[in-house]
Amino acid sequence: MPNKLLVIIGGATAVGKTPFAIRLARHYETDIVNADSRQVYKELNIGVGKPSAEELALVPHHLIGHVSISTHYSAGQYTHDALAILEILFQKNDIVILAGGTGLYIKAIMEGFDQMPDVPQEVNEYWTNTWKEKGVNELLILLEKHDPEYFKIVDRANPLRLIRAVSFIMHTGKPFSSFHTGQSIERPFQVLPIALELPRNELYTRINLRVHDMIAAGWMEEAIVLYPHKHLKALQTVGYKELFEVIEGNITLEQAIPLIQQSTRRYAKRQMTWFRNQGEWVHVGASEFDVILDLINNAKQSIQ
RNA sequence: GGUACCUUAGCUCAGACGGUAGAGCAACGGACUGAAAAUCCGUGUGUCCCUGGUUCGAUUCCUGGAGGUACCA
Repeated sequence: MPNKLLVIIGGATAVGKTPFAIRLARHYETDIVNADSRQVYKELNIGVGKPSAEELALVPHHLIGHVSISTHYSAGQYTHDALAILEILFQKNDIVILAGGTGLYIKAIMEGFDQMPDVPQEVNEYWTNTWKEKGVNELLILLEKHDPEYFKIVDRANPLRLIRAVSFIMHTGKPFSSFHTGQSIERPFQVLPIALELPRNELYTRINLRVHDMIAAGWMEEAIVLYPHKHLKALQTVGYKELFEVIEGNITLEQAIPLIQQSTRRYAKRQMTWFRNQGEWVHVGASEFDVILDLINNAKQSIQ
């Protein structure tokens, strides 16, 4: 199916991806696949900007709320799930929309994601504890010894990267780098990656307002329900962290709001860095629907 | 009204026998193949409140002013 087109709608948080994707999907009478690492969880709703029930009813959505926060979900699992659903959707549609702000997830779909053996969670926890107790040095020594190749290129100050590599090596007995092919994979569809953009001050204003809207919509109540699970990786998430501080009495809700706005802005900034520098994104103003229709129509013609 | 202290980066504040200044946070830039809304790295952006004086040279010392804080009235 070479004449299939995956239209990807990326961009920073609060830029307006959700309504945009819905409008596109209705225009082309197709489905939306989520590419947001936090909207995949069924327990996370208000704080992650999940589409409303009304919005979800307008267009069939996939990979939204399909896993629980208690399961270990990752980019690898996401890639697997997304490719499976795309295969099904492309059987009945020539165009499918992929929308979300998680750059790595999208990159994995666009360029491929090397197949690797799973590493059990306990192994990961063991080396996480090693790092907590002894620091990165212990991990660096192991890495240099068992995978000098990766040792050369890894960010040696980044504990998460080191823990991942050492866990993998110690569990599989093979160098982590030996699984990195660095080759792009041919997908059975064409890709049109569009990054929605807004002037920074406009985006920041939207973020600030949206935090207030989320609080008004009952985000605090959602956080209270989730509080017992605050240690889960799914809950290492902008906003929830700050609301848990409120629950613990360390700060007031009034103090938490500017902090949430701030960490959301920083998150948006990291996303903008990603979409600027990772991959060939077409940058389009967030209100330029017609420009995108043209882009899609051109892409359709070129693959026919 | 009087006395004392303060005024330096977006914020909180250091500092220099007089040679145009630096920390934390913020901000900005960047990296990123299984936690990615995570994690990590880099960068000081400045009428040193204003004015006059002393000086080769003043943000630093002195005069006068403005604003602030505290206490006394």
